Amino acid sequence: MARKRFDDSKCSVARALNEVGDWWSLLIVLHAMYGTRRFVDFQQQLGIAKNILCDRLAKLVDNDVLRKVDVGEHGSRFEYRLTEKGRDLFPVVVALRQWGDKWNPTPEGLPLDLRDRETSQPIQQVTVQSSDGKTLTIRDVFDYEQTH
Amino acid sequence: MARKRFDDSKCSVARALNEVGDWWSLLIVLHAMYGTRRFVDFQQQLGIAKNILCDRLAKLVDNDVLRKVDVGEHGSRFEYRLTEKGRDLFPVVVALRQWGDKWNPTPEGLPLDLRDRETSQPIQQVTVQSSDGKTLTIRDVFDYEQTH
DNA sequence: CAATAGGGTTGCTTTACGAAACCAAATTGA
DNA sequence: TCAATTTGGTTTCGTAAAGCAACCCTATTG
Repeated sequence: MARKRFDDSKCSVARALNEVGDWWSLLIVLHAMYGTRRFVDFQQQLGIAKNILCDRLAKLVDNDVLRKVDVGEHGSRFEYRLTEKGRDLFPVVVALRQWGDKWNPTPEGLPLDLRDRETSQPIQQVTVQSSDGKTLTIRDVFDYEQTH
Repeated sequence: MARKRFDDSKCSVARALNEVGDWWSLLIVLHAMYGTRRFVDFQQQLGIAKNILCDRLAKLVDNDVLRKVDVGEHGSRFEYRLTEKGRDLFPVVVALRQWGDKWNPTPEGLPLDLRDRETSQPIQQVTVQSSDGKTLTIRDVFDYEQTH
């Protein structure tokens, strides 16, 4: 039987994963955030096969995460730019990157943290916060208990 | 040729996706945060085939996201519990859920937001923040420009 | 002894993926 | 000016992997 799809799942995480939950899509979004816009640049930076890139870009455009913009003089030159929906994945990507840096650091061990370009200060760890700014754990939000 | 793997990628997002970037893994982690611990409960709640669940649980245990705990009197009763590494995915999951709620709301349209159980107040949107607490955009962190 | 939990195995279909061919528009260059 | 090449992207194809269903097996619970 076909792979299960989550388009109509009642779980919004499942629906989100349906759009950006495969191997390549979130990496494409990440590189779009780095500033990449052109097909060939995505291809070279990611080392992805052209047909797969083609497919993923089309799906991301379909899902309104990217926008395909004609930038050619007479057509046939395109750029893929993040929509607001795509830009809204910023916290997801940063949280994932911080998680990867913390738990799977490079063998070289350089932390290479992200910084606020204006102040050159490292950014904060992405956390879940209550309305008054306290950092929340799983226990505070879900009915989750950990008997260590 | 085989699917590309990112174990040794210099990009920590790629390495992270290598561990939790497939269709099922993050949903399993999510349900573990909801409180699910048992094989059959995961299977029924997710509607996942048993061998796939088996495989994913083993990989998550291998990657130290889950811990397999023997809770039987004489063995053969197990629970899968989040490790600290697994619990550390909390901001990722919440950010993804908020993104899904915002951009792919349920047809019924109920926001069904997350709340701090102690105060019953809705939690904040997960954001990327500077060291002094300002919310940062992509532009503030990456060399990203958007010509609208 | 029956039912349930926690898997493992087999068989089959669908998808993901890379390689490479293909193609139209743009550029080069003679 | 007109063939040759490059750029940007799509299509085709063969293979490897993902995925589901169904059956099996052991140990525990009741």
